[in-house]
Amino acid sequence: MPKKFSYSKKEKVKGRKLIERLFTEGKSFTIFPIKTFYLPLDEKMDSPARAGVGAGSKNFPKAVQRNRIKRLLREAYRTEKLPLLEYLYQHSRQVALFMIYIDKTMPEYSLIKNKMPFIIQRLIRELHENNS
RNA sequence: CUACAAACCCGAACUAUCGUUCUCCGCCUGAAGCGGAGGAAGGAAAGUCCGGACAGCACAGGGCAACCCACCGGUAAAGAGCCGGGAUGCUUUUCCGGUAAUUAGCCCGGCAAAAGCAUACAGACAGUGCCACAGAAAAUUUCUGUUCCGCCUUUGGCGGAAUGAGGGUGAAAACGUGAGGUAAGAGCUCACGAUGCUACGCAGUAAUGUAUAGCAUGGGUAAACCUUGGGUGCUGUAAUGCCAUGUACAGGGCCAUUUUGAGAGCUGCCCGUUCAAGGCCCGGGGUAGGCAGCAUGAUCCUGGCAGUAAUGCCAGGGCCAGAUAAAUGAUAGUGUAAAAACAGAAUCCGGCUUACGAGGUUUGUAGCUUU
RNA sequence: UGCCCGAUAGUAUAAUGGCAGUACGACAGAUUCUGGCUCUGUAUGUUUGGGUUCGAAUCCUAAUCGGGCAA
Repeated sequence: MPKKFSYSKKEKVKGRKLIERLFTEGKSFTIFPIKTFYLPLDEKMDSPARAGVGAGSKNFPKAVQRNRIKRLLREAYRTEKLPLLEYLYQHSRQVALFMIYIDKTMPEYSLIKNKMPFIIQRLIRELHENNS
């Protein structure tokens, strides 16, 4: 087992091909203000879950604002991802996911931190139903 | 002391826990992983407005076109940047002259001086065009008028000639003021000035300033065409080189095939020249990974020297982001008047422009207090 | 990241440097028992700042916003 709260290169969604597959073939759900795309994968990877974050440049034209949102999303995912990893290890599955901030105002960190457990639980539930 | 404006400087520190990226070292056959050490956004990283470096393609030669620049000298790799100087314009103050009933702070003028600000600042005496409305006239002019002559019956009217001063129009009106002169007038003449050209001196590297003489005086616009002088090959790091993977040498259309030659190169066009048997288009298919480019440079810091300055030279020391969905965050505390503003590298530099914060320094203006 | 275009009424689209039009729409009135059609009228404006010029939608320049291209 790697470190509990890490978020290194191995745990990020990498490559233009994988990202295009994720957005065209993957499924999605929304827990406001975050929309999540996910795609179960068959091939073996270094890490069972790979995640990416983003914010639209139409809502946030300044690069500083987009960087801020991406940092907050990464920080929340890093601290709250443990249940997802445990589920994936138990059932030996892999998944790629991408979270996009869709509101038009700058968020507080506490808001995103509170929403993140719900997103993880919803994702585990949907994966379980899809499997069975 | 307070407020405002301008210029320059600065762009918030530390500790703990968790976490990101790069480099080096160790464990390890190697990879992965773990541990340790170190580095990790800006003054504008922004806009992409100028200028380069670098790279690819092109490069016998001539002409045309297009685009850019424009007072002078310096600086620099270069520039529409910067520094210094000049000229012009505006404002303020002082001074001088004129006019007026007056010894004018007030009106008019000043190549008389100082300070401040601004200027895409070659040429309108090479040529062409344009200048609405108003006005007589917007560039070889004559509405009202003035004067003289002739005719008619006088107050006056008509015709001819001269004139460009006064009036009014306009953004702009035919060099300005005064005097002489004249029938009335006019640079028609003179005095003092203005502007331009030519000649010749002096000062200055030069722009330019200044003295003298002669000639001339019909406005504005070149960010209208243009003329003069100078300059510019095109494309941008998604450039470009290498490695790996993979496919379709399938199909359709047009033009040529040894001449009268389709077409290609000289990347804007023409001449000229070279090559020439295949060329162009539609449509379809494949790949879309890695390495280099890519972080030692017109570099940064300190000191000295040269120069009015921009800047340059010398010596010593330092290595200071390098990702590829894209790295600096979260929590708690110390501390502060305030965890503030504008804002995030993507090939790299020199400038310009725009955005912005709490202050600091200097200069100027205004107000208040004290002496 | 690099390069290149554009901006005129609510919409579409004109305008040699010289009074900013045209069509549709909007509003008001007339006509009609009411609405529509029709007729008459009105209000709307050059993205913003600075400059050249007597005068700028137009020329120059800086910004803002929008759009396009790129192995």
